[in-house]
Amino acid sequence: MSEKILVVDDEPRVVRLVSEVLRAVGYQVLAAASGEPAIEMVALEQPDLVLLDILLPGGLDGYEICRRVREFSDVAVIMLTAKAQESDMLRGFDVGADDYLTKPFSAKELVARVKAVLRRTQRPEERVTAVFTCGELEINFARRIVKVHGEGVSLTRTEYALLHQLALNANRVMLHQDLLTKVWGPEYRDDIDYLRAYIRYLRRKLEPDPPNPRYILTSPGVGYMLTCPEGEEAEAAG
Amino acid sequence: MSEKILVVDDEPRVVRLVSEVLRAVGYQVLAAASGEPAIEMVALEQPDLVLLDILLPGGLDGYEICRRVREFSDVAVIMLTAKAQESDMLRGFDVGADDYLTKPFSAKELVARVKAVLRRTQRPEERVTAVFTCGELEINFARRIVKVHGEGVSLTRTEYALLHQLALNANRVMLHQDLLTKVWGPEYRDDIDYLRAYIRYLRRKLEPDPPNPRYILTSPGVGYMLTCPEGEEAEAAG
DNA sequence: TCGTTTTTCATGGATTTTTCAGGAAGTGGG
DNA sequence: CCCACTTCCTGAAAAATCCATGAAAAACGA
Repeated sequence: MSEKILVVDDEPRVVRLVSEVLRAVGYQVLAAASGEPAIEMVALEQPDLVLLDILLPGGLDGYEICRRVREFSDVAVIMLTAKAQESDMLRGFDVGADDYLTKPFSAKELVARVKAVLRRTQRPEERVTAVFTCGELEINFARRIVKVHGEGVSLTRTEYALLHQLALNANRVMLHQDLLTKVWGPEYRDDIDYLRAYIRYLRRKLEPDPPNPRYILTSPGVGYMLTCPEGEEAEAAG
Repeated sequence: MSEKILVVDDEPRVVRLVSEVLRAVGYQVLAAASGEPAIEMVALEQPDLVLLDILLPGGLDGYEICRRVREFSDVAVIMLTAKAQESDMLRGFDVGADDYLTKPFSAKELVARVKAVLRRTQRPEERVTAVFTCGELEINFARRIVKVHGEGVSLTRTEYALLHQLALNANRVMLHQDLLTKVWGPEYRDDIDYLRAYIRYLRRKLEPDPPNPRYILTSPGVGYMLTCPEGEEAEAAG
């Protein structure tokens, strides 16, 4: 699950520093000191992201490496360099880099940008809808408005957060632990009473017949699921 | 083919400038001056990218807008602001921004970063759910839903866990001990009565004729096997 | 402060899991 | 063929767990 990152830099100090930072937040780190081995490693190890210095020993500089890598791989690339000239940066983007970070940079910024780029390249792009419809139930995510029978229903912050999670995973059983983690936070993973209470509140407000729920179904011992007739859940995509 | 970009800024001068630059390189540009209309436009117009100022009039600042937008949309977001503090930038990435650009910036850098982000977000990825099919039996691992004849069947936690194990090793005899170990834990390795009971429950719910099972076969003295006509066990990965 | 929202708890009833015993079917030895 | 032995299927019931619910205390927000 931990993403693999290749650090390409000829200064051992930089490599060590960057590696430590990335490992500390849970990434797996590889390193290369020049162009040829770097390209080889991208091919062999298939990292999820490459941190690429521009000034390197040997025949290949960072730009050339990036261009060559792009010929066979779509791996995410962040240029990491002391060259702060705008023309240098433009050239970096031009050869296909995803981001360009000039030294000196902080560890936090590095991690933030790595995360942002990986989020784009990694995620299987969830199908999110702006308006979710499901029978007589309608959720407008953009406006944070929920309607039943066309009538507005006011939900509290927690109620909405829970319904939101269920809607994002409609027609899929969501485990108790997942719901608790996403709505209340990881430390509430086992406090199932919260979940029960709020499922009850939601049913009271949304279901035509709360004791015999039609939308929010229980999967005993497992979790809850927001059901929706097949294909009827589509609306405006984001 | 031309991507749609929404510019959110309360200074008309900035909006005009940025719009001109983007239009000049072929993008379609929309604009909003504050939070509520911006969110609304993301929902209605579904732009490919949002350029978001942070300091805005009205109740919502750029961070809050980004957070709200992320609740229903995966649109690319670039924060575009005068706030150059590192903490501001980190906050931007934290609420889900793809890039963070501090004013003043050059037209060329803006275009380069917009392009880089769009290159990543535009890629259409098809998402396939992992489904196991076997004759009239269908197991959707992602949804944790089992169907027979297209009809949903509700399984208890243990029933599902057992079926899951059998499906993972379809057309292969699974030893009693292996099943017991994986479903109940290593300490239940020899309590074969659990297994018998649950094989029975599963057959009751899944088999057309439980006493003459067609899916879950017994290997006397050895274990059980979920059978599946050769090659018919379609299993698409996401 | 007051009203709302969130958290906590106890209860009864339903469901699920565990346990047990009877009986059928197959095997191999005498 | 009969018998002892093993393995399996089945039904049933005890034990444990889980859920919906009402209600009230605590925390929160205006």
